[in-house]
Formats: sequence, C-alpha cells, structure tokens
Amino acid sequence: MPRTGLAPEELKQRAVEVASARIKAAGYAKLRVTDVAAELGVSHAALYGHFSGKADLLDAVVGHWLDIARDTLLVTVSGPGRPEERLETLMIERVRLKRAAAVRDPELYEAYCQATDRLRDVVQCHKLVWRDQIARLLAEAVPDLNDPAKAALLVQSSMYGFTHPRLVLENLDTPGDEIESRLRAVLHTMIVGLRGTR
Amino acid sequence: MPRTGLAPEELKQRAVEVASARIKAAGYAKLRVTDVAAELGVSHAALYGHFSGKADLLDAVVGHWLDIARDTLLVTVSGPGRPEERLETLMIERVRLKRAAAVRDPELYEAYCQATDRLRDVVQCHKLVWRDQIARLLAEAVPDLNDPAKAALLVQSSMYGFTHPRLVLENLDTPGDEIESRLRAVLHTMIVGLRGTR
DNA sequence: GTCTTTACAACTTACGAAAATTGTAACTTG
DNA sequence: CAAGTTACAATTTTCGTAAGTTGTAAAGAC
Repeated sequence: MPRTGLAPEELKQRAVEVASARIKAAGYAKLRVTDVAAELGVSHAALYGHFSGKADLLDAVVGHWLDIARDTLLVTVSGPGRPEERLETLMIERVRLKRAAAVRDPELYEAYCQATDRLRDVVQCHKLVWRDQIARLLAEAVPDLNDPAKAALLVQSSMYGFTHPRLVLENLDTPGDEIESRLRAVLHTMIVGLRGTR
Repeated sequence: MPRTGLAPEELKQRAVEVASARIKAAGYAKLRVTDVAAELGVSHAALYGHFSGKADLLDAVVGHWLDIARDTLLVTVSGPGRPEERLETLMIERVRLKRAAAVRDPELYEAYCQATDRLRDVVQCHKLVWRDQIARLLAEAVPDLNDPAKAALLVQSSMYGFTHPRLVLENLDTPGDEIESRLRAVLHTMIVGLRGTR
C-alpha cells in the first residue's frame, strides 16, 4: 500500500480528475504537473511513477473524456430502430456531443484537439472503435456487404468534414440543424452508394 | 501616375509578391507591413492606401495562391475524359496540390490554414467556385439530377476529410496512394448514391 | 522492496521595459 | 487632386532575466 493511501489506479484516476478540473478552470496551456501533484498532496516526481510524462497525463485526461463519450454513444447505438437510423444517430450524436463540449468546456476540448493534431494513440484508438461500430451497423444496414471494414472506413472518411474536432470548431457558427441535415444527406447517399456497389 | 511609378494594381501585385516571398523565407508570423513597404521603397502608410489592413494584405497573398491553384485545376477539369473521371481528377489534384504546397512552402501553407480557420472571405469564395465546378461535373455524370447545387454541396462535404487544409496536414504521414485510393472510393460511392436517389 | 521525497540540470514560461508595429490623420509633393 | 510622407497613439512584439517546470537520479521512509 503506497504512502498516499491510494492504490496506483486510484491515484491515476485522482490525478486525471484533478488535471481535468484544472484544465477546465485555468486553461489547457496552464496545466502544470506540479500543481496537480500539490493538489494530490504528493511531490510532482511521484506522478512520474504513474505517468511517463506530462503528455501521458494529458492523454489520460483526453482518454477519460473519450471513454465517457464512447459510453454515451454506446447507449445510442444499442437503442431501438433500424440499422440505418442507428448509424445516423451515431453520427449525429457524435457531432452534437462535440459541439456541446466545445461550447461548455472549450479548454478541455482544446486538449482533445491537440491530441488529435498530434495523432496521439488515445485518439487513434478511439477512431478504430468508432469505425468498428460503423462496420457493425453497416453490415446490418447493407445486406451482403462485401467488406464491412472497408465500407466503414469510407463512411468514416466521408464524415470527417462534420466530426473532426477542428472542423466541429470551425462549424460552430453554422446552425446545428444545417450541419445535421447535411450530414444526414451525405450519410444516406453513402449508404445508397454502398448498396449500389456491393 | 503615382510617385512610385507603379499603377495601383501594379503596386498591389508587387506587394503581394514581396509579402509571399517574405512569408516563405521568414515565416508567416514574421510578416511585417513595414518590411514589405521598405522593400517596395515606400512608407508603410502608403500600403494602407492599397490594402485596408495587414489582414487584407494576407488575404491577397492567400487569394493569389488560390488563384494559381484554381487555374491549375481548371486545366484539369476542362481536359478529356468522362465527367466522373474529371470530377475524380479535380479532387485528387486538389489534394496533391495541397500536400505538395504543405511540404514545399509550409509557411505560405500556414497563411492559407489561418485564413481557413478564420473563415476569411477569400477562402469561402474559393470554396464556392469549387462547388460550382463540382455541380457542373455532377450534372454531366449523373443525368437527371434534381438539384446539382445540393448534390455538389454533399459531395464537397464528403471530401473535406481529404481536402480541408488542416486535415491535409494531418494526413501528410499517410502515403499519398492510400489517401487517393480512399478518396476515389468515397467519391465513387457518393456518385453511385446520387444516381440511386435522384 | 515499493513508493515516495529531495536535489538538480536543462528547458520553458513569466514579466517588465524597450522597441517595433499597426492604423490613422495631418501635411507634403508633383 | 491623388498619392505619398511624417508624426503619433495605441497596441503588439522583442528581449533579457528571473522564476517556474519537467524529467531524472539518488536518497529516504515505511
């Protein structure tokens, strides 16, 4: 049992919570490992036994947020409705979630954007999970699909204009209805196209 | 005839050329109106008679680059081949052009990215021209298309994952062949989808 | 032995003062 | 009169220096 009284996983979780709160309150650029440590009552060096560096702590913060988002979307995907509807909901909810996050927690959202810009594994892994969800829903929505994984990649790519974190930011001035309407139309066109080329 | 011996349009053009060269050489963030003026042999205040501000000068630099790009693509679009092929070429060349620019002139490319981030008119207008080209080619590739303008907007949106300047940057580590192959597949799927929903 | 602290070097950020830049108005020039 | 310069105020950037941060190794604590 460590001297802090917290198990390693508990300390990591606490560190992520503290870091998240500090980013929200003071800004992404102002996150200091020393501050997080002080708030946890340990020296900053103690945190390096749990995170390989500041970047790793940031990844954990982003990963935590992405996990919550993923769980939210999982509920949506598993809900009732035809496969195409659920696929559409997956995309729409994804955009809504990001738009809301960008407005409510702009600094935490910036952490996410930075992780994306830097092609961090935590974001890349999340993308793969998303693609897997798409593949599963596509396999249902388009019977006899030759290669659901390939199709999912195509659909995902066509969605980046709407869902990429930097583009979500860029589109904040455009009404959500307009974005969603366009997303629906693109998605529908892609699905029809996949049905026509299987 | 102005005291510089240059007509207004000539001076503007010279200023754009000088600014471009300085951005390429010293970086986007280092562009100074005062330096451009000095190199032109005028006071910096004289430039404000031709540009409404530094931002306007930057827009002119980006606009100049976009004009060259547009002319390059115009040749491509007007070339031989079936409409779908030409549409495909329009997209592929667009991505190639940007990838090359990002590698060859990263600072000038950053000027373009900043203009995009800031939703500057010069970039928005360029997007409209591009969409118009798409609409024209789509009208040929998909006979009896109800609304070519709407369809063009959808195709354009599906292409942002590949063509948006920030995403082009993000994709630089991915081989060009892979990007292009995916783009082709998405485009083809969109076209088949449009044919199936007209 | 595990987990932490302390100490430290290399690097980054903060800060204040000075310098430079931007945009504008008044003035000058041809 | 058009087109430029000079002068100026507000703002931004630069720069040197001090303070702070990051990551690591050695030492300490339980």
